[in-house]
Amino acid sequence: MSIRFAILGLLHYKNMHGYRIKTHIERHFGHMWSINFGQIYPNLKSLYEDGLIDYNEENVPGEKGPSRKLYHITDNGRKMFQEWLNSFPEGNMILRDPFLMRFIFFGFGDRERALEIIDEQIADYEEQLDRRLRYIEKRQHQGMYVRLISELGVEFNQMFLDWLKRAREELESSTDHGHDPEPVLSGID
Amino acid sequence: MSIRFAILGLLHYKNMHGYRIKTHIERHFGHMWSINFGQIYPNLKSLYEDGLIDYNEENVPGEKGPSRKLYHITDNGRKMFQEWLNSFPEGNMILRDPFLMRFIFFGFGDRERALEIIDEQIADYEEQLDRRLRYIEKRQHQGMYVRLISELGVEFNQMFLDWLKRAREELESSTDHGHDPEPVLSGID
DNA sequence: CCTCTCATGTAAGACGTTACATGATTCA
DNA sequence: TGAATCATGTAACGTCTTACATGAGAGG
Repeated sequence: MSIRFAILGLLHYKNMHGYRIKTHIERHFGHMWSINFGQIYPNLKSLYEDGLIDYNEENVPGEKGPSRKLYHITDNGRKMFQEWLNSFPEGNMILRDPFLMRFIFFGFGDRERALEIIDEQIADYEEQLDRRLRYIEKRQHQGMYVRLISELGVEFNQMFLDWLKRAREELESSTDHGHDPEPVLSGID
Repeated sequence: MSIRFAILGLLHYKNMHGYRIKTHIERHFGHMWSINFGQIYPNLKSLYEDGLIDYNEENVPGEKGPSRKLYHITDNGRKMFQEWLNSFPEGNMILRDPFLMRFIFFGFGDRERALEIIDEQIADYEEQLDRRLRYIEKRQHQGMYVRLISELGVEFNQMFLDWLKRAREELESSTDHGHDPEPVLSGID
């Protein structure tokens, strides 16, 4: 549902066609968000059918590529968008991560292998942090809200990296040198 | 897919039936994770069909309630689980939040309303932080991994709260006292 | 008797991802 | 000519959520 509103929001900045919406999101939020055509085109279609957006089929002669639909938001679309924007968020934050899912159970696995996997995570998030810092530097002239979102991305990244490194140290210096299953929650219920 | 492995992992701690798996997750990870019956029972069924878990239909006379299937993990299940645990995480972290989705577009909305919504978030996350801190205090005797996960939850919470409060301050002291659409990304592409 | 908790399950639908199909233009 | 990019779309699949159906036993 909220991709619909993301599209309506982006159309406040400027008129766009589907392909542009994707590249725009990749360029400005790609460091923390992704979207695919499989979501964009069906949503554009239904937004159009609901009268929230409209388009002019245009095939600019100078432009390369096939015909494209340049969408713009309608008055009804703006109204809907405002209602959504003013409503209290309808759900909770979702955070899921295949690494953390494994991490919970590392006590049942091989300690050396766990260290390897953690090291790979550390490398990945260090690279990502670089990307995010470079992004912030490159685009200084953004509005407050988008800038704050980027900063949140950086702070999250730093927090998670610190945690990963601490977890790694604790694991390395733990007395548990065997590979015995650790009955982490036994006796609790 | 990874709920299957979560179930296999939990069955390392002790034998459980479907209902227990849910209450167990709620008790130990409910502050950061949720699962529903619509996922548990079909997955138990398919894990059973794949020979990764097995069960004894038991209806303990003293126990209240209907018959239940006490599942336990099989040797094949352990093998599969080890393979998964040793494999590199097959995807990236997913973080999505209906609040942040709105936040990006607050420049197009009403500033006072934005402050209200941020205040509600702050209250929510302060409450959640309390819950998480209480949880950590109450359960000291956990294994390293589950404890570290709980600590990550707390640190995430604190980081996000700090960010929310900073965002609120910036917004309050911003010179933008009108409600004009802020052309945050205009001129970029 | 009624409600709550325990317990198992199915069905419908929303949502998301991946892959595929098509075709034009640009550039090497 | 062949690959890359631009551009629109559909189909299949997998996952997740919500709602529903069923029923036993405990306690007020």
